[in-house]
Amino acid sequence: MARKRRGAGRVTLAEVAASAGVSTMTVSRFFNSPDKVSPAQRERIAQVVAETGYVPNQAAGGLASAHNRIVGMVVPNISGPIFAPTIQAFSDTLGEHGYQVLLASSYFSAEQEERAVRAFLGWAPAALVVTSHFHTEATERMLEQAALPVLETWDYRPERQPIQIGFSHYEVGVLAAEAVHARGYARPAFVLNSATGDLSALERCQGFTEILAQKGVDVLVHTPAPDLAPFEAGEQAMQQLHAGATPVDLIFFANDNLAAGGLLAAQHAGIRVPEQCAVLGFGDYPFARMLMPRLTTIRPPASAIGENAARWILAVADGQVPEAPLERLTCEVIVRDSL
Amino acid sequence: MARKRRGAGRVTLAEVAASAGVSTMTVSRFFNSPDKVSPAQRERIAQVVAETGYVPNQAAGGLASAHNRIVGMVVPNISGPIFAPTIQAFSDTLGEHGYQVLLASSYFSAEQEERAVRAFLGWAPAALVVTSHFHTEATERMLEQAALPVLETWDYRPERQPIQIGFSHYEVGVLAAEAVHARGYARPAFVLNSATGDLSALERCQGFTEILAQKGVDVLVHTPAPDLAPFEAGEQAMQQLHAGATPVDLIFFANDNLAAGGLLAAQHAGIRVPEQCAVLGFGDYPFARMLMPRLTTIRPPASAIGENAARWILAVADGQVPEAPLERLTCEVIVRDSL
DNA sequence: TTGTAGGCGTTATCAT
DNA sequence: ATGATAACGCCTACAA
Repeated sequence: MARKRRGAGRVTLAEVAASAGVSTMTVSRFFNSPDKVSPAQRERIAQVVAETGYVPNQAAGGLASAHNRIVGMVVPNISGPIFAPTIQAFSDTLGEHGYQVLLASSYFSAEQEERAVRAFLGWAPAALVVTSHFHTEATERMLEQAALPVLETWDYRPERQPIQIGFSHYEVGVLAAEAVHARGYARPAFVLNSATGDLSALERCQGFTEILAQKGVDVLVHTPAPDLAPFEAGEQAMQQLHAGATPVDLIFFANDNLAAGGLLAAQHAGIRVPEQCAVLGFGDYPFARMLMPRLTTIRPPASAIGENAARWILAVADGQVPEAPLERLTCEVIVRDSL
Repeated sequence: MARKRRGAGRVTLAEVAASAGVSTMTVSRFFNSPDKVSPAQRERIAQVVAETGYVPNQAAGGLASAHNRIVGMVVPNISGPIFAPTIQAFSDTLGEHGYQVLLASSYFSAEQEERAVRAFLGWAPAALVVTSHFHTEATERMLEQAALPVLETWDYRPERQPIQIGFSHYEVGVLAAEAVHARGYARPAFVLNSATGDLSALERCQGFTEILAQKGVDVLVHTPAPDLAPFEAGEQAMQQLHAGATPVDLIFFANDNLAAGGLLAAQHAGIRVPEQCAVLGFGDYPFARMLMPRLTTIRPPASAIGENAARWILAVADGQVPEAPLERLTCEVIVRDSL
């Protein structure tokens, strides 16, 4: 094992202190409350720090002070276009304040999330951010025991305890239902996400179908083959929903990836969008406006979620008690050409 | 009041040891080398751990052992479609082995990168991953001094010292030049990235223009207004390159976002793609195949870079000396309809 | 197989 | 304003 022996190489606080002819505490103060160090010492220390390239060891500092400038974030995935802006805003905002972000993906699996949470807990983070409210029991227990701020993002359910920063997926369904009903569509369909475990999509579906049912409109719910790539799932859905004798006249896809597949399949099948079949997406992914026809979709507050979560954590770390423990954000229908 | 100020609340190794009636070392071994603990003790400890929900403190462990299971990664951005697959693969591969990833964005700024590297160094990571070979002097010095494995990704220059996992951007330009020349285009153009600081795009441009110059073909290089959104930059580029008397017959865009803008502008302006003006992108972003016409582009090994970087780090942590310190990967031209 | 002693690099606390 | 000392939670080294 090429394992380093202890303390190999790195400059330490003690060494800086010795070089500067002061105690370790003075150097420590130089970093954490410079105003409590006399200007003369300050200059002397600054010089030694510059010469040696000393960087304080955060792990040691955190151990001693029980205050780690690190937070964990679990998202369903990093590489999709949905959560990326949240991660970006979260990481940037916290980074500006000297905090570091630990990242992990759950792939919509509560078990993977549990593993990630357990791993994060080992770092004694200042806070933990998770996505949605679907956790394993073990996760719930760990989070409770850990006694650290937990933020649930991309969701909003007033009845839940943890801090929430997001929106109601059910309300998104309602929003869509109203837009659809106002335009007089008679045979709408909802296409679920091919990624199994996306329970939030189910909530959108529920809101959509329930409200339309109240208005006397039945929604055809289509479930793609499990774990089909979303684009292909969208294509197949469009084909299948137009194979029968009474084709649908609108499809609300669980996300824009599916919708893009649907749009392309329509083009190939000669189905005119939106005349013959309108298409509504969810996510407002960057490519939505580049498709033909341009995709009408619902835009979630992705960046705002990340930034607000970060600000909440910073406020708490700063000793403040943010006035709004539940933060409800809203989605917006972006009307383009497909609906 | 004997209120604890320091280790508020968390269960510690010592407490677990006391409850199980063993020494702290036995509990430590229970986690790090279970086979060295007798089955009887193992069971006893496992029970206490389960009851208390104890999770080892990684920071303390790292401090004591000088072996942190944490690595830092700096990418230009998280939310774009380019680096996301690299981050995803990197994080997933390391996560499977109990490592955590610290993430930060540089936005193509060497100064931001420097800040991120300095912050990471404070955590004494097992390794550091950066993007490309453009760093400030201070960064280079820090990395040298820190004496930890540094991986440069998304780039490959045989003459450089650090571990590299990526490809030559100049070669990408060569690849494109050959594809373009073989098809007989006479008035090609290159559109640079609107994001200032994307020096790798310049290298692609260089390879493209130099090789075509050798074949007697001049390349018109177009520089978008700085920091214009890429999609709009692409639109403007397409318009401007067709405004003159002698329009170009092919545009190689610095990335697929720009190319998508170009494609749409062409459609609006009635420019037929590829007959009147062919379009070549870079990145093979997920939406490339959803555009009309489907975008011909160059696919970089984004996921492979992340996974290989992770595997390299794991191998080194395991005491192995990977045989290939420089790992050259290749890009591929994905021929669709726009070229 | 198990335990003891000491230290990893930093900060809280209490003196001066 | 500065310093001495004792933690923080864990692991290496060595001993039994």
